[in-house]
Parts: sequence; C-alpha cells; structure tokens
Amino acid sequence: MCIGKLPTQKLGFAKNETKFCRTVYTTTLTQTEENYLKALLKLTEESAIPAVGTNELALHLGVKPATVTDMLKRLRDKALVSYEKYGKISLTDNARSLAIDVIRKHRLWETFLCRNLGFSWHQVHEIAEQLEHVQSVELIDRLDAFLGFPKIDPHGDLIPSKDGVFHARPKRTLSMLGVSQTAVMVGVGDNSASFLQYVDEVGLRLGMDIWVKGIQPYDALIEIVIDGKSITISQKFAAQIFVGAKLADQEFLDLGLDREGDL
Amino acid sequence: MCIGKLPTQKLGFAKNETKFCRTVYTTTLTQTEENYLKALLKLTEESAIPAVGTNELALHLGVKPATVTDMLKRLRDKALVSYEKYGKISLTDNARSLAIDVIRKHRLWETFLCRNLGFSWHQVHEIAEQLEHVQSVELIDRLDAFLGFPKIDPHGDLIPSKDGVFHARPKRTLSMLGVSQTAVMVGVGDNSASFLQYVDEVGLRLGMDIWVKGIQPYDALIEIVIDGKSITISQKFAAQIFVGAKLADQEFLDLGLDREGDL
DNA sequence: AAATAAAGTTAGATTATACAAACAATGTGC
DNA sequence: GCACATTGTTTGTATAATCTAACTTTATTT
Ligand SMILES: [Mn+2]
Ligand SMILES: [Mn+2]
Ligand SMILES: [Mn+2]
Ligand SMILES: [Mn+2]
Repeated sequence: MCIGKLPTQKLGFAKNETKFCRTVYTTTLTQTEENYLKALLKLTEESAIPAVGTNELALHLGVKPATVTDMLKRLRDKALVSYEKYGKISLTDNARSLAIDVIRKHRLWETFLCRNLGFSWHQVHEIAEQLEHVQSVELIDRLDAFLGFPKIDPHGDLIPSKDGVFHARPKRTLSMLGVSQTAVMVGVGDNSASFLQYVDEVGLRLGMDIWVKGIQPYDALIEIVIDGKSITISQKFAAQIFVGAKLADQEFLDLGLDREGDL
Repeated sequence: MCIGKLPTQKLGFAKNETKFCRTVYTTTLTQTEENYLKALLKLTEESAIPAVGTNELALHLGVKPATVTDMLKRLRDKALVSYEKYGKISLTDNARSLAIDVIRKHRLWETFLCRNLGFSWHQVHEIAEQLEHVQSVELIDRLDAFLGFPKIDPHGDLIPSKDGVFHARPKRTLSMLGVSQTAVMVGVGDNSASFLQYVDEVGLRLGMDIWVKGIQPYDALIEIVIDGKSITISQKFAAQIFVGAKLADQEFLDLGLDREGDL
C-alpha cells in the first residue's frame, strides 16, 4: 500500500523533462505549495490586481499573512517565487508552468464532473479543489482525451493546453454594456456555489444572448432580455457576468449545449 | 479558492449520520489516518495474519515501527482503534466503517481508470491511492452509478457496497489445486505493477479457466493449461493467483469481458 | 515632514507526521 | 527458568504548515 508521501515529502530537484515547447523541472510539490502557486498565478494574471501582496494572498488562501510570509521564504528557497522582504512577489517561469498544470487539472476535472457525472456547475469547484492535486500526468492526459480535449470548463474558463498555454478571457463584464447593446454570456467572475445558484435562478446560462434593454438612471439597475424574457439585475451582479463574442462551435460542444436555431 | 485544510485539520466528532443500516460518526480523517485504517482493515480481514502488530503495520505502510506506535496512540485518542501498550490492535466499529469507505472508493476509481480511461490493471493502483482520499460522498455515489454499480474491481477484488458490506473472497490459490483439477482465475494476491505485468506476460486473465495438467515432484513446478496452451509456473507465483467458482455474468461485465463460447 | 494607517515580518508556540537510537517487554528454545 | 531474539515503546529531533502577538517597514494623509 505505502502511505501517501505526497504531503510530507522531501523534495528533489534533479530530474527535468521537456514538454512540447517548454522545460519543466520535475519536482514534487505539496498540495499546499500547489495552492500557493495557483493563487499567485490567478492573482497576478487573472485578476486586475497590479502587484500581489501578502495580505491579498492570505485572504485568497484563507490563512494569516504571517503564514504567507513564512511560506514565501520556503518557496523562494525552492526557486518557485522571486521575492524579498517587503518586496513584491512573482512566480518563476518554472513555478508558473506548474501552476498552469494545476489549473488545467482543476478545469478538466470540473468538466468531467459536470458532463459525465451529472453535477451542476455550482457543485464541482469544491471537489475539483481536491482532484486537481492528484499527481499523474498520464491520468490527466487520458482524462483530456476522454473528454475530447475541451477548450472551456463548465464556468466558461479557458482550459490551459497540455503544452502550458494559459490565458484568461478578456474581462468584459455585463455591467460595462450600454443600453440597447447585445452580447453573449461567456463566463462568470465568481465561482462560489451561492453565486452560481443565483445565476441559475435568474435564468442566465453560458452562451446565451443578452440584450440590455435599459438602465435605470436613479439606481443603475439593469433591465436585460434573455430568451425573450425581461429581467432586472443589479450592477454588483452584472459585474460578475462576463460577456464576449459568440461562442465557437467547439465551445458549445464543451458545454454540452445545442446550438439553438440553426440545424 | 481556500487551501486544502484536509490534511492539517482539527477534528470534530460531534455530528453523526445514519446510512442504510449503519451509523457513521462523521469525522474528517487525514489521508495518513485513512491509510492507517485501511492497512489495519486489510491486515486483520483480508490477510491470514492472526493478530496485527506494530512491525507488520509499519512494513505495510512503509514507515518505522516507532511512527506506528505514535500514530496508534493518536488513533486511540480519537476512538478509532482499541489498543494498549504491547497489546493487540483492532479497529473500532466506526473506524472499520470508515476504512471500508476508503477501500470502496479505491476500487471504484480503479474500475473507472481501467474501463473508461483505458489504463491497464497494473497502472491503476498507484493513482487510486490518491483518488481514494478525495472526500465527497456525492462524488463516489455518482461514480458508482456511472460505472453501473460494479461488484468487482479490475483485480477481481470485491467492491464494498454503499451500505458498508465488506468481505474478502475466500482465499483459495492456484497453488492449492491438485493435478488434473480445474478452476477459474478470480483474483490476485499481489497488486504490484511488476507482478501484474508478469501475470499479463504469462497470459493469465481474470475469468480464465485453468487446468492443472501436472506438478513436478522434484521442484513442485506447476504445469497449467489455459486457452489450450501449456505453461509452467512456480509455486510462489501460483500462491498469488486466486481461483474460485465461475464468475457471475455481472462480474464478467464489470471486467469488460465477453463471455466467450455461449451466445 | 510628522502622524497615522496599512502592510508585512519576526518570534514563539502548536499540531501532524516522520525518523533514529536507546530502552523495555514478550516469547521461544533448550 | 534463563538466554537471546523478536517485538514494541520512549525520547529526542526534524520538517511542514499553521496561529497569535509583538514588532517593523512602507504608504497615505494632513
Ligand atoms: Mn473551479
Ligand atoms: Mn486546491
Ligand atoms: Mn489497488
Ligand atoms: Mn492511500
């Protein structure tokens, strides 16, 4: 059997392997370390935060700033972040690559959970938080193939490719649209179960066409029309709905949707 | 995001829930604790060992006996084992139930990996060692349904049912058969990749009919006939091949085999 | 530029898991 | 029933990850 050495393991940095167009120093991170790297990647590249600080990271990870300072020193010793006292924090190239792999795993598992096990999009994030730490390249490659190499996850987030290409969708939100403009819903800015369930209640779905019928001058409430129905939403809510160009056919398939209308 | 609190968590023993015919005190075990419980269950109920000791456990888990002694004290404090200094070790009813759940998860994941992701039976154990610790009852129930409620895993081991019924197959081995006896291969006593690959090489498969053609009086080498082919195997090897009655139809399906011959 | 607020660090403690080395108990052979 | 081997425990140490409380540095505001 042999008990799980993963969390309490000594690290070796010897081996390295070349994947497609990038070299990854194969090391074994603890789950905690993976979570720190993932948080750093998200804060530096997915959110609009200019420079990530200890407090920000601590908040995101649900730990105290003192803990983060400590961890940062250890991550620096392992050449995973570049950082010095009171200075700003950034991932090394190698760590960025490792973080991308974690996000890739997270989103592929979420896709599996929704598409094959029938979970709703508000249930999968918590479970994927655990599955993302399972370490087997073979596993994730086969899962990817099993799913038909999906491009987006159930929340509309882009799934990094095997060779480590990671980019976030441009963050245009529903709250940025003016009256009489139309757009397609392509993502959400909040993956919490409560928010996603609220989105379900409102009737919004990824891939849906949205028409901004009006905006109240007094309180900025937005009236949108989806599926021919008129609905009123708040600015706060609209700021968490990402909009963009019409989804590609592949993306429609990834979401398990029918392209309504044509054919 | 919130980092994985699972491994380093304070434990609460307050809540309890009733499943089918058993009451389980819902607690959160660390991966390490789960591995100790699983090892204890396997040693006490699946192997022929009369009483489990610290050395035995240490060997099985790949740690030193001192570590086991330490852990046993902590498991006792949490009412997971009954044990006193120099005395013998046993799982409490509650811990047994928890251990069975881990084994259930392990075997369901192994089934998924073989059947749906195309892994070979020698590759899945290591990966399942990690997947078995993912904590979501909903997940495992849905996986079970997705797989069609399989009864046996890719190694022929029985999958515990949701209501916690766990039993091992009677351990009749190929080495126990006499000359001219026949039997069906139903399992293996060693799940290591190296052994399973050797079994593949030899040509043995679960569900196969085996005829013991002869046994050498001098060195006890066994000559068996499978699929019309004659093969010579050692006693050591034969002792790790479990034999039994013909597989049930359901079990054939679980293994993804065709019942050759009829129909 | 000084005062205050915010952000970040350090020191000291805790828990989980592991090890090695020294020690203690148990069991077996004669 | 003692000698010796086996088995199991204790003690002391280590690392990973966390906290609180006290402290320091940097940023903002007047
Ligand atoms: Mn997610
Ligand atoms: Mn995570
Ligand atoms: Mn296994
Ligand atoms: Mn395990």
